[in-house]
Amino acid sequence: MKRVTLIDVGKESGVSAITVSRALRNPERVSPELRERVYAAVKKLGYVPDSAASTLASRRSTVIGILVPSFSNHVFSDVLAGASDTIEGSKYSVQIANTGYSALKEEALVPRFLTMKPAGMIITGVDQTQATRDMLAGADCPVVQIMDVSDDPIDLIVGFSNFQAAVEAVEHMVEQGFRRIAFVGTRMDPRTQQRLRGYRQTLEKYGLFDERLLITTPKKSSVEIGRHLLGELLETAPDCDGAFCNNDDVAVGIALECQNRNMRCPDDFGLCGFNDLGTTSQMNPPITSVFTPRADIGAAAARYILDRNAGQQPPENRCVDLGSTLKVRASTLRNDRKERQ
Amino acid sequence: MKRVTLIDVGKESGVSAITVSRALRNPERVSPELRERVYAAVKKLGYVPDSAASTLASRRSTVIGILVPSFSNHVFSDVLAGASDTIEGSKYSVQIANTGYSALKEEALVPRFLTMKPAGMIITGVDQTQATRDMLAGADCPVVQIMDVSDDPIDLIVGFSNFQAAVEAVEHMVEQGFRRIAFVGTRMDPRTQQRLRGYRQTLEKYGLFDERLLITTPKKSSVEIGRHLLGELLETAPDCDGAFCNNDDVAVGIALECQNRNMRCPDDFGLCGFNDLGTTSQMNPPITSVFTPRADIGAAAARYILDRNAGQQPPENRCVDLGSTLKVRASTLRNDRKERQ
DNA sequence: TTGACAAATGATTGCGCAATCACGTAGATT
DNA sequence: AATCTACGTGATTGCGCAATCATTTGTCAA
Repeated sequence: MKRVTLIDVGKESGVSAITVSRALRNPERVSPELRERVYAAVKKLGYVPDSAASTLASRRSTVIGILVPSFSNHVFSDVLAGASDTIEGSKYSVQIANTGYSALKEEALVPRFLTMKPAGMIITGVDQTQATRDMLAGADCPVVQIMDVSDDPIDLIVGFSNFQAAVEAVEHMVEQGFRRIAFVGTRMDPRTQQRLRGYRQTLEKYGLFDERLLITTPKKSSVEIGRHLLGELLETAPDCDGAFCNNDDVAVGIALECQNRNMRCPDDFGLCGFNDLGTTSQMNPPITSVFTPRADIGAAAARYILDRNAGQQPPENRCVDLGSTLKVRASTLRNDRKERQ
Repeated sequence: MKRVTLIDVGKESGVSAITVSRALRNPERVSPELRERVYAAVKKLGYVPDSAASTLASRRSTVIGILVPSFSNHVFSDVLAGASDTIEGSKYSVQIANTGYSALKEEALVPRFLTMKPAGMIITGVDQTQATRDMLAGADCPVVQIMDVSDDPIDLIVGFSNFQAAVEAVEHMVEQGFRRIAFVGTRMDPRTQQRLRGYRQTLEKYGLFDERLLITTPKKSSVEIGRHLLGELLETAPDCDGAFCNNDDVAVGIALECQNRNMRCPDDFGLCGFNDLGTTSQMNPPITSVFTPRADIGAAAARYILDRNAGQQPPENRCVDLGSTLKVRASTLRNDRKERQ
């Protein structure tokens, strides 16, 4: 498998190598008939450009770097899928790393990405270390933070307000008559902390906040941990009448544990998940959850990078809030059951 | 941010650039004191190697390419996590693309990966097109197929027998007294087809196979589709007394739909999932599922690539069967309920 | 007719590194 | 003492492409 170079293509089509390069990168700069000849030669010889050489010469690669905290969290798989679908068909490709929810690991990863002169970077959240922020700000490529909103993005931020999402959910639960609403939180990453703030502020507004209703763990979320945490919650606060969970897995676990304990939902216990990953809507009863536009966020972030690389100017507003949507379902509907679905 | 090159580091430490290169790539080839001097200079100047230049000069990059059919399928997130964890800390990085379960898309993706002279390739399954196989076989890097077994791998294959896994599961269900066992299949990718073969062969062995018990859809698996497919199944074959599902999501959906229809599990209906993604074990009743060592497969594939690049020879046996484990739970236990868990 | 200018193509150079070969020195071997 | 060898280091070169500048040809206005 001998490597076919621009020179070979040039010989085949009777022009110089540099003209071939132009024909491929700026087709409008060469005459139409030459363009066709070059394309034919490329096809005939099976020429594929050497990305390393191209990167070295132009100081710009076609790699888009994506940093997510975890691969196994469905939320981020959806982000990746959205970004990947948007990039597909373009000349760009994605390189991915996970930070394991560690800002320091992230700080080590960023320079590794930057040395390959990426065409863009997508990074989760706003809680980078100052060093990471500085590196990214100094990087000569578009940088998109995702999954949150901020007044002070590095370049662009695409996401939704975790705080606001929590406020809406908890407001809804209060409105439906729940008074002893727990916060069940796993992992406790920065975005979960935002949700906790929204929860707390809302309950405080109604004078319903109680420290004993906070059940948190640094462990990753899962159905199993959800079951376990309900047990813990009921020991700490037996009079608890509902829970706002930072994740759907946990909510599903709690729902299953409710079944086990013969607690009826929503009559004995109201339940709200987060992210609306799909299973919640299928449970018996269906579980209320905050839908987050994960795939759209990934797609919008990728789109921005593509556009910037195509010469487009950044928008005036550097914070794209895609919002979240409270999906109200039976697990929190005590009043007006008729009107809602 | 001026780029720091090997020359700069050389000046700082009083040697030539090439010696610095050697000190970094083959530390044992330079004298210890020089090594320390170079390391100090690297640190002082903040030198980071240029991967494009390195790739161009050595015709070998540090990128490991991974092709999976889908990001949103949990199975592949786990594979990625396993591979990523193994690679972490090494000089390698992962570049990922999804093929959308299309062999043709895969065929288009492979040359794109190969042009960057990857340090290794991980690709899902054995059903590549001949062109893809040829490209990979001709590629000058280790290639690992995953998630299946084969007598004729391109280079190495790491996985388990989907056929055998299905045989074990269905044998178990027959042994537990189920006689009208359905196969509920989504997506119907090649590995699901293997499972279908195992299912079919086992039932035929007992004279229990019936076309009407096959319920399949090209749609992707989800809890929702599981619910739906149970309805479909019960219309086609009302006397059906159990189901072997190609995926846990589907099994969970069926379990929830059973609750809805007041069908008791396992008394009225036996249920077995596939992959054992975590939720199955938490359901009421817990659902039997075939555990597949996804993270281990990703890790083993990455490990092989690392080892080969470190000069290690390939093993004699080119097929690494990591096996699967049937997790027997209440959803299929009709007999001997005491003995098992 | 001339000059000015634009469009199309070519020549040269260098991106930063590693492969290859060359060289020098010190100690070992005969 | 002459030769050999191992080891540590340096010089040269080229990987394949794109930035930059240079050249040619054609077009049109004055």
